[in-house]
Amino acid sequence: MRSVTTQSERAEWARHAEAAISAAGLRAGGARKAVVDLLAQQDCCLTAQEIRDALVAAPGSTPGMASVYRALDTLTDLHLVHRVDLGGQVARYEPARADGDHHHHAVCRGCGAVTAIEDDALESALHQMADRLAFEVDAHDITLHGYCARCTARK
Amino acid sequence: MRSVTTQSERAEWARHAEAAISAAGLRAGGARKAVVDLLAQQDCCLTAQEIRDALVAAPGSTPGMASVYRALDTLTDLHLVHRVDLGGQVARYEPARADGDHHHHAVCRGCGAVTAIEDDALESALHQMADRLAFEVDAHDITLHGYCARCTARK
DNA sequence: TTGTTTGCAAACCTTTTGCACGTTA
DNA sequence: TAACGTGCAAAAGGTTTGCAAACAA
Repeated sequence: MRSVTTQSERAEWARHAEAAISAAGLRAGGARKAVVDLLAQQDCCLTAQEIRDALVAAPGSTPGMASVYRALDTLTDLHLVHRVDLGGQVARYEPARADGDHHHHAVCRGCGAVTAIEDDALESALHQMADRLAFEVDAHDITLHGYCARCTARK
Repeated sequence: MRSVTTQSERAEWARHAEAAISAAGLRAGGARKAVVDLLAQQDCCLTAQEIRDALVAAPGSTPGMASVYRALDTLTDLHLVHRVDLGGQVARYEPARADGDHHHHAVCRGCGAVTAIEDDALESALHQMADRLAFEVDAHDITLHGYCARCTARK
């Protein structure tokens, strides 16, 4: 288990994503490329609104929300991005590592901060359970709710 | 671990819920009571729409969606109900067992069916992990995605 | 009586869709 | 040039809120 995504892994993801987009017969439009480039820099999940805000703040492009959503849909269909639902009614998106390595999320009830969580024992227990089910599991999400260290101290 | 909720446990939950509502200084209105009575009969989660449809179909009351949502909010605040987000943008709600016993969910990508999942080893791994985090975990959700037995056979 | 609960309608917010225009291969 | 991608505006779907009337304690 690795808790850090390196610079080269990020660049690798962007390259992989653009190759997959091209291989799918899709073209290189500005909005989708901007979304890919922004996601490549992320370790954890962002909302569509956060993605758009970041792109609008950066010089160059001013994609519409629709284009951001369409890009995220396409990337999700290509398994390049994971859509994450942490409660509330806002979806979040994060790059999907090609090697299947992934993490889960802890959401603070105090400040709303989202933290990435990784645990091999948990993954192992999950896979063992999945093997016993009459259900073909191809993905799983785990979300922890509670209070982060800072909000716990402040209570 | 118990995979079945007995009739007496359901009645117990309804009684507990009404006592908690009363203890919180709230009154006994018809819409909220109808929601409590319906949830008491459930083992797994329902959407607000499903709850309202069931209440409208039953004789007696015809609560508005707003009242259903308000009742669910109140019950969630009192920790009598768990709000469950399984992806998509529809929230689901299920009665929270007083003893903390709970289950997780598997969502079929084919038919959308939701199945309850229980596993002690998984819970144990989760708690061990939680103990090591600088994060005070007070709840967790696990969602499996994939294909149910029927949809797997049909593929 | 007093404050809570309810139903309706309108408002909100996120996400999706229709459409005309611009762009890529 | 033909198909795909983009931006804008409108639509859609779920959830929340404002408000006046009904109701419980």
